[in-house]
Amino acid sequence: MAASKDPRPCSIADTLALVGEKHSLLVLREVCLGNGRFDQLVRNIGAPRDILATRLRRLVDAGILVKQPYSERPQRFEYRPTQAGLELEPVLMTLMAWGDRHLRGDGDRPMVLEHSCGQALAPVVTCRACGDEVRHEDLTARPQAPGWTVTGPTAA
Amino acid sequence: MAASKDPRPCSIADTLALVGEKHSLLVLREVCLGNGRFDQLVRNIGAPRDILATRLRRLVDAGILVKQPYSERPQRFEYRPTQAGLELEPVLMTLMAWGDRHLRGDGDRPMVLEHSCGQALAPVVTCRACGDEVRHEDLTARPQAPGWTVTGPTAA
DNA sequence: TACCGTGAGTTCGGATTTCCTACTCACCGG
DNA sequence: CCGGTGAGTAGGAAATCCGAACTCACGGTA
Repeated sequence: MAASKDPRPCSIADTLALVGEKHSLLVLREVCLGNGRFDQLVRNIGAPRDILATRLRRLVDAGILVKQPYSERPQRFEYRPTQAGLELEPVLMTLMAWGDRHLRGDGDRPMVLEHSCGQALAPVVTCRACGDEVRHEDLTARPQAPGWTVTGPTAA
Repeated sequence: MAASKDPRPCSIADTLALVGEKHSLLVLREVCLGNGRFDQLVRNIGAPRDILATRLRRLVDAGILVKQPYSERPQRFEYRPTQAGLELEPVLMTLMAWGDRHLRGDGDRPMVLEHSCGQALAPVVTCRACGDEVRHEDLTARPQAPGWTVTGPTAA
């Protein structure tokens, strides 16, 4: 059997089709950090300039970034996150937390996010409805399209 | 200036180096859903078999998945998430929530995750220390390595 | 026994992407 | 006039990805 031509319909896949290409999420990281200029992005991300240009176009088209002039004469631009872009920050936070936890010995975190409460941020995903921390065992997947089953009873 | 050879040290980048290749997070999605067999993965993800084989090896090496036999004679395997793999689920949840919100008109969500509280899951990222929902403006980035500044005052 | 089907991959050549280096173009400051 | 900066584009080599076909071990069935 070949790779199916119509895989499971899924918002994860759709989102990754927009921001899952190499470097895209790092662009978003820098832009959220306030480093939105082209050469800053090149330096801080380490991506070739041409891919960066391609990624930026795509992210702007998708409404995740906007390209704003910060100086006329000479024309200079800066990329900034839109509201939709900012709403992707939780993805970055959870990725960073995972990397800090699993890829590094403690004490060598390359960056700490400080929350307004004064503590270093440890992000926790909770349920909007009940407020509890979400754990794998507490989830049941309900595919809405026919034919797309899920095998595990405690599926997520 | 060329693409810098030493970009910003960052756990987001490190994590993406492991799970950011094409299809990797979809593998994790299926495995978390309980669909851990090779041909299920091929069908549900829509990736070529050889790439899937490569991704699976990499994810197993990284300790995100384990390859477990579910039948001797004939030998048959199933991939399952490790604890570390399960800890990546928040990334999937936030990606899915974003896609549902921004890429689809309401009412056509391809999958709903039901939380044990009985409601459809709407994931919210909160601060472990104070419990509040984390918002962009409440974060301050503190790079730990020298030279890696952040320009915005309200950087995240 | 012969044959077909399934699970779990591997192999192959070709199509895409990415990468790297260099180049452009517009402007500014001295 | 000269060098530097910001924001890219151009071109070819290198790495990845893709689709289809092939393997191999087994199990069922007729």
